[in-house]
Amino acid sequence: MKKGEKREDIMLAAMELIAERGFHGSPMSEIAERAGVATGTIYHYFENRDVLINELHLSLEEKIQEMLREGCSEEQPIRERFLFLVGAVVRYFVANPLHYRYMEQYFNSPYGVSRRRDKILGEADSGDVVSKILSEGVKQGIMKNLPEGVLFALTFGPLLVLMRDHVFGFETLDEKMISRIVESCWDAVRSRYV
Amino acid sequence: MKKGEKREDIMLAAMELIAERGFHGSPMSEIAERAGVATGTIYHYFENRDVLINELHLSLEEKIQEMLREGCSEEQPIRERFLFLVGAVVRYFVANPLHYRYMEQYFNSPYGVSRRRDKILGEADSGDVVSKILSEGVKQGIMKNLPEGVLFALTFGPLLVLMRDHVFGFETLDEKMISRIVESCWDAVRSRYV
Amino acid sequence: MKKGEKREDIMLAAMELIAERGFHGSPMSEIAERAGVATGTIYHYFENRDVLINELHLSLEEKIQEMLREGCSEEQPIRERFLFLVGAVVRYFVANPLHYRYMEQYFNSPYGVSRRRDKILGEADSGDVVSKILSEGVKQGIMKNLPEGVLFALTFGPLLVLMRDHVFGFETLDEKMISRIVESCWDAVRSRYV
Amino acid sequence: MKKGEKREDIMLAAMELIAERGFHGSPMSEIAERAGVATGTIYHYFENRDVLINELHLSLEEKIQEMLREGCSEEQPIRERFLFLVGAVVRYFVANPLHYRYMEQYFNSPYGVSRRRDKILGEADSGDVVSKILSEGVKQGIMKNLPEGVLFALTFGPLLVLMRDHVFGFETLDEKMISRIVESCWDAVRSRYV
DNA sequence: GATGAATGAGCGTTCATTCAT
DNA sequence: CATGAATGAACGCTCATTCAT
Repeated sequence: MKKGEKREDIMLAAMELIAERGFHGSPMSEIAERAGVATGTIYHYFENRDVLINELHLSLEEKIQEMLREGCSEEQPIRERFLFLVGAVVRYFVANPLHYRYMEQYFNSPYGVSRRRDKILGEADSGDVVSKILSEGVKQGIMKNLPEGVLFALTFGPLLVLMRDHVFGFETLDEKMISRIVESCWDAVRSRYV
Repeated sequence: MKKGEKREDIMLAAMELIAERGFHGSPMSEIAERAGVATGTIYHYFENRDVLINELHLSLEEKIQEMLREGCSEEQPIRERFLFLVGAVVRYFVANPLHYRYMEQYFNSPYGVSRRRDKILGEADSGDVVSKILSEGVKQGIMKNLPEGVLFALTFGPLLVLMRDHVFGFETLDEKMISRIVESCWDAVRSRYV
Repeated sequence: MKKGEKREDIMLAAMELIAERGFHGSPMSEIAERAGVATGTIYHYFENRDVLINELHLSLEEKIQEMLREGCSEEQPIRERFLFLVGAVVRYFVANPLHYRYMEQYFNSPYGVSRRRDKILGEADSGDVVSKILSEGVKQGIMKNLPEGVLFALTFGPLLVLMRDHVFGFETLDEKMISRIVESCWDAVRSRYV
Repeated sequence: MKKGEKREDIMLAAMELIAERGFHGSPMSEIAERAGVATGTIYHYFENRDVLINELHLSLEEKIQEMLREGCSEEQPIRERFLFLVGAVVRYFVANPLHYRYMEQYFNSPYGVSRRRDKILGEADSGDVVSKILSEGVKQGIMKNLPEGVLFALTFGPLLVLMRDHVFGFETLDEKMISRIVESCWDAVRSRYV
């Protein structure tokens, strides 16, 4: 077994379990079992439960940010970038429903709340592609002059709900539907008379 | 003490505690203490923890529905009804942050997921004012021709995110801001060329 | 079973176990088992392990102090009181070897150290019969003019060692021997030329 | 690195750690870390934890005995030898508080108890300078005719207590105080009418 | 009905020891 | 020889639930 592979196994096991059953339903003992290691082994790789969960979250966040940065040309007009970006997020989670489930659990927990506070109160995360588009859109007068947090909510709020419905099989998100939804989000943030 | 008053005390205590500290931080013993009853007493009124939590949710949901039904004249045009309704929901939660916190905890837990499944898969809840407006809006061609679940997400998704930011003090929702947000939600669901 | 009896059972079980095997060899689970209760039950009576151990110590200390106060007439001369007192302590522990073992474990542990600091740095414990005799002995010039801590060590230091030997069967402390030892302690603290 | 140097490193690390934090606060992993070796390496030099601890104790004891033997002329009268010896022990521990702390931890643990039993029940340790003085003192009628264990307790019991107070900063042992204490110990063991 | 003492499975975490490299 | 990743039993503690009073 390659080096570092066990660490990955543990993170994967934790992610799956938490996505499926939530934090409360994912004791260290089961994470270990699913990862195929002894309980104590987890503590070689992660100082404690909280650290494991936060690292897991960071790694997922980084993966998504990277995906978004890659496909996002800064030369296109705001609208096209917005549509691409939001669509990409939806498609990512549709393709990786476990990631979505995990993120949802994370943000709705003490972990996520403090993480969120860090982000909002701290300096703007310069690597955050979404922030960039929103602030630029406002500056150019293409988007409504609302606080970034509000624009963010108008953009991703619907997706959170729909993604959840999709993951649980209540709603089917095919390509066509995704396009229409993304367009609707655009309608919510764009300036009305431009 | 009137009959049923103890039952109310328990539900109130549970709601406050769960809103403040989440499910994990709200053991039965503390719920009992805050309600001023013995632990065992809870089990006279509620078969077990899950039942208590679900009943609590139902009662809250009913209260909100009632509030919406009351203020909602069916004679006004769709747009005005939509704006009123969505605004009412926001104002309700801004005025009752504990209810919001509770709802959020609830939906992000095994409880909420199964509840949601019940609702969507089961027969349409005829008392649901929101559903009515959405379906009527589509029928009249004033709203986009999207599945009700999608329209629901476009309407309430942003609110969920903003409410949370508001509750945690990241965003301030004053009257003016609420109006602009509600208008933006309307932009998301309304037909584009009408 | 009478009320409060379980609390006693737990304290007795803890005392015996700790005396026999030390703190490290006395997990809560075994204390519970020996007391004939479930593990969790201990936590109804004692907030946690530390509290149990400290309460146990306090109760033992109180018992000893009481015994000493009872038999100690303040009208006798210092020397007679000293001989009585020190003898009483020895006889108490010879009769209750478990108490001795417990005390020894206690004082040689983080618990005991902080307790000791409390006592020494805090105001003099007015109920402490030993302190009273020592300070009075110095004032009357009957004892050496040494700090109370030193006199205390000269008095009880030998007893600690001997008690341990006795408890482990290395030395036999019969009445005659006890008398001679107590006299020797008196020789250590008394003024030489009085 | 010289042969056997690693062994020394491990023993030194163990001694310091145990003196500072007790047995309980000194896991093998930390001993290894402080010694600059891998955990497993300890097990090349010591069969297991108990063996390490006992060897450590033996080596310390030997060091002290040696120190005492060196400075102790057998030609001086008993009293002078006694004063020198006991003073030397106190000064040694005042100068090496870590050794004292270690010894204290050791004797107050299952390790110490069995070691003590070995010593007392086994053949007399002919190299023990203290024993020699005590038995000679009794033979010459200069000391009280008490069992050696009792004389030992009268001599070293107070020191144990005072040393502890000193180490924790409750009592200050300067030269003058040491002399007076040693004299007092002598008072305890010497024949009264000689 | 109402109580709260009692239960015990389950949790996160530690650490002496082993063993493949 | 030396390493340190891996083990898993054991720990202190929590809490949903039961039941004698």
